[in-house]
Amino acid sequence: MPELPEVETVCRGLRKNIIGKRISKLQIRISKLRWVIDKNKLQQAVINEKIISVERRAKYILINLNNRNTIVIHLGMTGNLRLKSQSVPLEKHDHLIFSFDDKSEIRFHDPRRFGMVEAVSANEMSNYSRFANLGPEPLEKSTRAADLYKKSSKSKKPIKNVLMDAKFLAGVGNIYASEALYYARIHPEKISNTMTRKQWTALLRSVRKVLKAAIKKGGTTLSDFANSEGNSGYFQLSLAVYGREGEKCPSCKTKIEKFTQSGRSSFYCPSCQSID
DNA sequence: CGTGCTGTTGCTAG
DNA sequence: ACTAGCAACAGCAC
Repeated sequence: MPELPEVETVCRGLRKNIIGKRISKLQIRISKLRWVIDKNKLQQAVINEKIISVERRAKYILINLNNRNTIVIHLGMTGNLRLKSQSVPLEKHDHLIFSFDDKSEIRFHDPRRFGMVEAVSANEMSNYSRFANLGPEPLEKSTRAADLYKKSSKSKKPIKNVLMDAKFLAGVGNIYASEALYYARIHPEKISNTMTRKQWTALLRSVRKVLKAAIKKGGTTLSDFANSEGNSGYFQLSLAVYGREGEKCPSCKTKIEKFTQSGRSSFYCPSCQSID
């Protein structure tokens, strides 16, 4: 269940567990994911290479190798990476297996196959199309509310759509968009050009607050990464409005409402969140 | 048993 | 510039 905090949690787990290891084997059982994997290219890019570092950009995982190639992974809706011993039997939907010298391996597991795995060379990375139009990272200090205010001041789109637009701000998905708007007391359908500077300050602060809180929760399961059974929905307990249609608003006890917005579910408190 | 609906992402067609 | 549709599967209500 990957949104930015889950992806960040996976990255931290990878850093802790696979940096310095050498990829001895790559098994590709299913290559038709979101995009068809170029098997030869991926094999050649990673075999016998050492893992140097792991980074995150938006919801992409970047595994940097000794030969300056990067394995770019996106988990889509249902993807995850599990570190297991080679002796543990494979499961259904384990599509790629990166094996290491020490008999451990990383398994890319993705029932819906909306994820992607791709090898990108250092040269290709300099103008990699998937990153070319990505907006700023919400957790970076250099990302400022004043800039977001300015950038959205002419948009007639609902604020939630803008918040989720990766070329506006990277990595805010459906769940955390609802959550952040709730904490900022802004209605998801509020038209972006009616946002004040002050509201943008509150909104960016809320985005950071919910993302950081979720990452912190992910941190508690980090030690389990090595024998991860997959997702456990650890953050769901802390959600204020998402998935809580009909429940009481934690603040004012009004019933939380759900509606469909651009094909996605939005949850909000009709009393706390203002459209003006 | 089936049938229909929903879902965390992101690209693309229109 | 915007949105509906879609990729492939699991889980759930009925």
